[in-house]
Amino acid sequence: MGPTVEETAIRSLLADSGWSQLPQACLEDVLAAGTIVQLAQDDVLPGRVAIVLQGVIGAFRGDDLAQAAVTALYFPRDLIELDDLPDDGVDMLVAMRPAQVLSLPASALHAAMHKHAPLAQEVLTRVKRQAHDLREHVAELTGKAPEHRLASFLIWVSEVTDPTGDQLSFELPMRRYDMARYLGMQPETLSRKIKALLATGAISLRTPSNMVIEDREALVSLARSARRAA
Amino acid sequence: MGPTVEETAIRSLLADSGWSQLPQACLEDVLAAGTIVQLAQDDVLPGRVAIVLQGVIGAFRGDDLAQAAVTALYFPRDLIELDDLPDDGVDMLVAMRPAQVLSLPASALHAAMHKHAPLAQEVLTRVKRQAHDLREHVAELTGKAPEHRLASFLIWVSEVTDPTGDQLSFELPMRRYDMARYLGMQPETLSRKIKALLATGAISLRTPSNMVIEDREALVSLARSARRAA
DNA sequence: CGCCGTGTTGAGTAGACTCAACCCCAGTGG
DNA sequence: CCACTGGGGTTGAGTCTACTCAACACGGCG
Repeated sequence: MGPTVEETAIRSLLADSGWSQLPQACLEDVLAAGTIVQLAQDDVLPGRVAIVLQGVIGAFRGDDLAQAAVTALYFPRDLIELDDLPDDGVDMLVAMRPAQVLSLPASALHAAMHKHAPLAQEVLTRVKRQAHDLREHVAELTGKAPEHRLASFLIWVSEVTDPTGDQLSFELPMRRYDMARYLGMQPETLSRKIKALLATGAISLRTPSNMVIEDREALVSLARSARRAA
Repeated sequence: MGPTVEETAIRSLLADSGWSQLPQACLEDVLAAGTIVQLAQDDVLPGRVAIVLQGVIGAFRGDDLAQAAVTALYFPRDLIELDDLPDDGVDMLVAMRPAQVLSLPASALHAAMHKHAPLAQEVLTRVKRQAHDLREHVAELTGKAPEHRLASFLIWVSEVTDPTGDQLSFELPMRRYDMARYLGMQPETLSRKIKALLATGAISLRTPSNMVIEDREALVSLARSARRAA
């Protein structure tokens, strides 16, 4: 039984990120242990260990999903590793849009890490990187005004959703409501800030969810400015 | 040459957390590779890998230290592991008060992790735990009002600074200014919120930096309430 | 004693929040 | 074919509160 079409697609997806540095046998073990899960929007991810293949997965925190905080975003190729953590039932992984993930039993990942040292190294590097990104996000939340956070977010999304292209046109991978919660503001405020950005000509919208960056320079300089800077 | 007084102290410090699960030889290797560094307040930690022994280390992010964001706090027994990360020169580790750390060369930690599998496991667990705490902090910043964040912070600090005692009386391990930046508010706002808490009788101050929790229940219920909850 | 770092208080403003109404569009069913 | 419906998004008006800037209080130290 040869590799299925899906497996081939996964291999090519993982080929250009850190995963590709791993020995072939290691990747095979991971693929063999995992199952591909299709998620509709707002579906909760079963399990707490996975690799994102398509779409965006959000880490929600709060009793009620409808008004929970969005604390982190996982894009394709990202590793989700939330086992071994105190689970008081308030953390959930939810698909922001229809998504596809490679779900892994925590035990399978641990076994593979034990067997393949490079995999263990890669996992540690990724988790460290995620912690770093979270610190950066905290810095934005505590030190930047809403419009600056928005500009920063748009640049980030444009880079990760279109890593090969010119990064000027891209799809917003989630609802306004979820964007607003991730950015720590109200949906109405987000809407007004987007409107303001449109007015300056820095961005434009082809459709409500398809954005074009017209003036990356302006956006970057907005993203860089701190709250109390002139 | 037997262990110095300091080394004995370190061993007892690490004895009651996850570190104690490690084999003795592993701890010895780490201790041998590290150097104990004394830091005065506002000193920048040289290197990017360390274990906190005394005091609190803050992760700052921003060009200018004076108005950088405080993104994370490291308490005694915590592992600081910031190597391998994109270092654009805007991340710094600073002592919030006079502190003592066991500074390790990144290469030494890597070597020890390679040699001792349990250490590698422990490091991964700790980094995952830190990422989890950061997500929790993000949730607070995006979803809670300043007074709720303050209540939550005080409970947290009381637990980590006095893990053995009754956790009702403790030292605030940093300046108001740094607390405010960590909590995403202005020093003036923080001052007013503390004043408000004092007025309710939930807390009291023996000295400006020595706090007593008078009514933990009230504080906990404050910390739990979300922004838009009644 | 005066200085400096730190923290608090006061007054005024700007900006995010709240609540409500409205728009737009895709899906649905008569 | 078209009214109906509901989710998602935007707009508007008013309120509230955190921010800003300035002055002041306090304690340690030269």
